[in-house]
Amino acid sequence: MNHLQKADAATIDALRNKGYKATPQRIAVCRYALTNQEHPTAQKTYLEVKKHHPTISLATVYKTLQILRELNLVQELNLPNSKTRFDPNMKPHINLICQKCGAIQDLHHETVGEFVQKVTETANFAPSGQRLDIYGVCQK
Amino acid sequence: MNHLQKADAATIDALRNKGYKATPQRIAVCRYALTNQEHPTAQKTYLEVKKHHPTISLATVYKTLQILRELNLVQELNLPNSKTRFDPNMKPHINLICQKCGAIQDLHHETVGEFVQKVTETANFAPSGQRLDIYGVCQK
DNA sequence: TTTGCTGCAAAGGCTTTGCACGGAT
DNA sequence: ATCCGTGCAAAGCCTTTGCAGCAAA
Repeated sequence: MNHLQKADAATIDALRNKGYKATPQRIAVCRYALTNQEHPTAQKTYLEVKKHHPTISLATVYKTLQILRELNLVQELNLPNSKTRFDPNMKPHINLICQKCGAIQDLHHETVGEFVQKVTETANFAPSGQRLDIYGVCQK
Repeated sequence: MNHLQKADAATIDALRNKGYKATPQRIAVCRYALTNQEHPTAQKTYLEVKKHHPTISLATVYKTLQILRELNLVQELNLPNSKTRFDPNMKPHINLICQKCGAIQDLHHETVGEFVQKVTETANFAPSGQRLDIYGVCQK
């Protein structure tokens, strides 16, 4: 079993565990959304999946992305003045958002967890998740 | 000149500096949006301003909020599964977002700037702003 | 057979835009 | 007299929903 098949198998399990059927359309959307690192929009996901699955509808893409959110496999990135994008990286990380080219780069840094804990403990706030975006200009 | 009048005077200056007229409607929207700490939505802003300004329209509120963004006096907080809210706090800070009651509390912490600088310097990324949201449950 | 999914079209919700009237300079 | 802003209504855009036909278990 190769890499892709393993990932698909994990997707199928995740869907079935929650009572969802693992249809070809859903597997295709999941494959794209969970492996693409460019934080695609729903529309982009639709267009890409459509290449291999010409009959798929935008509605199905939206529904599947909603399932992925429910399964905690992707998170929505709502951004000002631009479209919502989807991020399959569910570990605590920082999004470096380039205001020139629109790219979003994930940045893992060992101090993120520690930072979140430090700033919340004095505020009497129980953290359960975070979203850390830094705007600026990337190397390009 | 009292506190409120000072704030209004600053608003009027800011508007005129960019060539906008300081109309009563704009001043009213600015007064509410720049002083309210609860990160109101556009709709909430409209309803509140309407109390003292019954003829104002939602369109005018949206237009004024857009001007405030352009003047860098408020920022939009786009949140998943809820309406866009507006934050007059333009200093680097953390938003503590309560998933129970929906409240958003600003948290200033002296390590924010240092944290942003530390994580970006290794990534060859020139930061110009940030948005740090921590989700969880507040004391209530 | 029963249940759930797809894909189309329509509806929804928030935000923006067009435009005529009115106010200010 | 000119310019800009307001407020209404309409349009736009992204996303969700309803539903008939279809596929899978």
